[in-house]
Amino acid sequence: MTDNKPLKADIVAVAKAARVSISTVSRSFNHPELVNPATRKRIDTAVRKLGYIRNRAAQTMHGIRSATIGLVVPTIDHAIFAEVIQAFSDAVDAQGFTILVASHGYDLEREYGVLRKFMEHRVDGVALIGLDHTDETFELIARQNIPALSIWNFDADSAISCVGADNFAAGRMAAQHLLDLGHKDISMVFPPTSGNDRARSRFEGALQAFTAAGIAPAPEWIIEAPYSISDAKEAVGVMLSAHPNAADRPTAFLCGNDVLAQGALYGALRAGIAVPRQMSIMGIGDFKGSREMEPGLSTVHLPARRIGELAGQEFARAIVNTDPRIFRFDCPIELAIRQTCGPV
Amino acid sequence: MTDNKPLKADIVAVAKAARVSISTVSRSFNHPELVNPATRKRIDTAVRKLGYIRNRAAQTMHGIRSATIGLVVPTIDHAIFAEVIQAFSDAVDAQGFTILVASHGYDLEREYGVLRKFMEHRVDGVALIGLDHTDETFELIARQNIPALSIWNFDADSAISCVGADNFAAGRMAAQHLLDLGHKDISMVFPPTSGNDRARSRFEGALQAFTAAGIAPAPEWIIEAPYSISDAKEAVGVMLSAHPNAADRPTAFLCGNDVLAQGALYGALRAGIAVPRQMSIMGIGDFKGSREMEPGLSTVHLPARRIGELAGQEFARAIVNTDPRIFRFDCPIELAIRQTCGPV
DNA sequence: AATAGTAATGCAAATGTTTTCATAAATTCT
DNA sequence: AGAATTTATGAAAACATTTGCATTACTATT
Repeated sequence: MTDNKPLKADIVAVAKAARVSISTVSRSFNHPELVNPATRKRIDTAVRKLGYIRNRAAQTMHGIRSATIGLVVPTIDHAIFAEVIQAFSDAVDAQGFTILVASHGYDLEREYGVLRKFMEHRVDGVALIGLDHTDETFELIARQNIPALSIWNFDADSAISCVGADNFAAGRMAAQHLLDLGHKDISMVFPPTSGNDRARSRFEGALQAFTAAGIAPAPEWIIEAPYSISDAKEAVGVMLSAHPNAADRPTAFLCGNDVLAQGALYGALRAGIAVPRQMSIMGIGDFKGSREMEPGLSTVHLPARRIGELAGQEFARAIVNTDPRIFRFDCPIELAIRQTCGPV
Repeated sequence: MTDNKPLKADIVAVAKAARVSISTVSRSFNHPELVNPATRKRIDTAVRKLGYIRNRAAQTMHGIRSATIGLVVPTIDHAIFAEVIQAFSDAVDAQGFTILVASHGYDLEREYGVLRKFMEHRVDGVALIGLDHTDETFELIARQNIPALSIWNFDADSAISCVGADNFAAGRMAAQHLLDLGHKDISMVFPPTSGNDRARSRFEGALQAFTAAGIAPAPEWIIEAPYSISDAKEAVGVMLSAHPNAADRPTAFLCGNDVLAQGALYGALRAGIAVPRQMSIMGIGDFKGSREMEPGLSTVHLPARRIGELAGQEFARAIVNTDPRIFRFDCPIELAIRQTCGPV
């Protein structure tokens, strides 16, 4: 007669074992101060003996918060979002929330689908990356009246709360750094910008700086590379080998993010080009490891950890307090001058 | 009289709008073949009009699967688990599951806590990294009789299902490669191995190879570095500057994973040591980007994507079929010889 | 035209909790 | 000692669904 058979361990079983009513058990969990310490102890014992674990699903049905937040990111795969996800997760975790995570691979239609799935699970809020989303997505959020948060890009006119950085300024800052060093022939290595406001803002910011300086980057030097080191390395390698003569090629690469910059750096090194002596490489993002690279990557620091942490804190706070107000935080960026950029 | 006020959109409202009973609405979702196409259409219209979204919480209460899987990882922060999380997520997603994710920062007590939280949410299964867990954790899993899966390390005697690679063999393979190149003075750069069977297995595998070759690594050349590029770079830098004379230092670094190897490489480059001419550096893991580095990192390829994908597929399958059998998959590893290791 | 069979639908119980309200027991006040 | 509070507990309704069973309305079979 072993008692480890799967005897159903619900609140009724606990109540029976502790010889109290169901209500008392429930109370002992949710308002312990209302129940006699002795009774509470009996209940605790029963709980332990039966291995009872509360059923959130049943709680959620009472309009009680599910204590989950849905997080949708383009991809979990690489450095770009890893830090921000981690920080966000830790921050909401500290307030008792658990996150549901899904990626959409930069496909905004899939993002909509994921969001619906999250809502079926009755998440208490949804967090998205960036502010580029389909109309359907915004409608869904509005209609379901669910707290929503955009992480990564700051926009003073955002339709939903946002915590992020000014990517336009980051692009401009990166470009300006190269201009300040005297570069005029600059190649831009960027990811596809459709459905990606972060990349687009950076691109436009950079363009603004160039235009202000009276420079227009040659179209054939604008390289589009997906988010991967190998793609960027490859693309840069191809372009460099097509222009073996230093006079025929740009003096600097401005990359849409540090992953691409890392690829560009490797591509240049591979081609036997000395960085920064013969070629400057500028990133945006300052991901983990960018500082440590050799040579250390010059980039624009976007405070990923800070953004994730602040986003998590504030979002959880807003949910717990059922505070419907839109909030916005602009996290300061700064130039991280290291060793990959030099004067012309 | 706008109708976008938050009128409660539950199944009752839908039933009323479509002028059918609740049961019919429910059936039209779960067993559409049992309801008249015309009725179904009426219901669909009502659903759309009201913006109704099914409530998984209510479903879950009927013993129906929650369609969620809990995934606990040591950290989301960097390259090590990013790929495997992504692949796992995609694979279970394809079968309709959503993942709850949390990290425990290599603290197995916290892991237990996370697991409990997941169970409150009635996840259909829990996936963990590695096979090192507290007794409490294993008891919890056994007692709740919940499908559990270990990802990353393969062990033919595992207490729960596992999908992973043979980390012992990986360690041995990496060590052997250095031995084959004639290295005898080898420094080992490893993360803390307590509570981390992957790292420990690799370490022991390497040790076995060394012992078999009649070599015992000097204790002062065994460096412990947490999982970060900067820590490894720092640690290696310190040790190299303490031994400026090439004769006094190892001829190779064997690193517990590619992140550490990357750090070690940068540390060596920083110290002005040519890799692989003056120093060989061997990694384990073959993370994204290891191939592209300059020089390309020699390492042992662990098929992260494959592991994550297979783990997700098989776990989802087992859950859907309520197949209680333990399954185990050993994903083959292979030596990835690139440019960071050379003969002595 | 009566019978059997089938398709479509509804009723009501069940799921595991929380919470409101009612009640009993114990304590304090006069 | 009786009344007024306070403390501790229980009964039952509510939450949003699913599903077994019952019922109705057809269609096919003889």
